Amino acid sequence: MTRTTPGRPLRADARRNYERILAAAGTVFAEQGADGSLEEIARRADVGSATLHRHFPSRRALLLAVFEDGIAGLCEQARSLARDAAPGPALTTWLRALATYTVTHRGLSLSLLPPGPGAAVGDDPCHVMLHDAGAPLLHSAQRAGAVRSDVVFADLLTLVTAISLAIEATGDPAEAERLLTLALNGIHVTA
Amino acid sequence: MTRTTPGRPLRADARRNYERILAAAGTVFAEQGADGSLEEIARRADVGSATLHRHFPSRRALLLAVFEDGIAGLCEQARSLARDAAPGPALTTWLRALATYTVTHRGLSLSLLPPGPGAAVGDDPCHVMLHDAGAPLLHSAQRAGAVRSDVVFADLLTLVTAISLAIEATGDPAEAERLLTLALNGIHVTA
DNA sequence: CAGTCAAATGGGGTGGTCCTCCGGATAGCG
DNA sequence: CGCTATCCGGAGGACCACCCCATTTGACTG
Repeated sequence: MTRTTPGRPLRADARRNYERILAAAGTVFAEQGADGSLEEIARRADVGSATLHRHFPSRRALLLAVFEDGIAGLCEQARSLARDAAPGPALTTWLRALATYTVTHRGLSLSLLPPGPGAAVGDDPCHVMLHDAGAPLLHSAQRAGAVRSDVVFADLLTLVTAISLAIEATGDPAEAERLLTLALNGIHVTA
Repeated sequence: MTRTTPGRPLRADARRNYERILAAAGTVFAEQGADGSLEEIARRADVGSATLHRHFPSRRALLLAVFEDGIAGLCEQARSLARDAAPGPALTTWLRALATYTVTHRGLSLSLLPPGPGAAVGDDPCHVMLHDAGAPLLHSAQRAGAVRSDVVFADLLTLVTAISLAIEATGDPAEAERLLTLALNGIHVTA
């Protein structure tokens, strides 16, 4: 794990700093949320702020790099659920896992939201990964008749993210469970 | 309308500045979202930044003041729906109106979220107003058997707010409609 | 083992933010 | 008209994101 990949061929010291920054960012984001101070991150990583900005041109880039491993794990879980579980439960189990992860990792929900107004769906790798892993779960649940056919994967991602975002602001994880249950209830076929 | 009420007895110049700030804040928040620059607001209101901070001790206070009128309107609408419409539709109609309003008023959704981790439910007047107006709609829908009995008003508020928050980030209002439909679908009795 | 050079660094500067202090202006009263 | 509590806003402190560029350093070559 933690095989976080920089852009490409990096000098040894550069790679060392890259990973220091990543580690520091992890703790700072956990402590202060997604808008923690970048300067503070650089300070804790014992690195000049210019170095941080060179490695991660935007706050978003840093956030994505920090959570890359976790996302990959969720994708793996999605694939194993697709193999081993019944279509309906597989989807809801995974969405719950996704929600749990985002709720317990401050700052992640913000970075899971689409980048900006004009951005296309597949713009950032993080979305693509989640989509590729999660969409099959949705589709087989729909084929099995467990989920409304007008639901799109992006809906689910945004819904889970939205709830996490709200919970992150209120600070009450128990509430996340209630809301997710309601929301998931809504995607099912009501026939 | 726009009878936005300051704390209480204010000197004429103070009231003038108060309203200038409110107006400027309205446009800046609309343009830049809830984290628009307070300094910029003061600048546009042609007022020293100290004056802004004296009238509105926190960003949140300013946001609430800006949207106070709109909230009041929504509350009024809730009461009239409670009188004139059938229990089930009254609730969903109102929630849709609430969503529409929050989605079209950047910055509002953030201020509708509970203030912080430790804050009690009735901490700020804005929540109290919405609760008092909206909760009756929920309760009669539940009494009529249209909505699950384990749903609480705070759930609905957070759900709508969460969706608006996410939409605000993505910038795609059409998506709000989809998500709200799913979420509202989830609150109904499926028995 | 040196010598070379592109790659990488980080101190310091710029321009922005939020927020507070306090000397000065003024509205509204008698 | 003059007095005073109220209100104002410039200046300044603490912080931040982001960039420039002189300096250092890793890695490759002879």
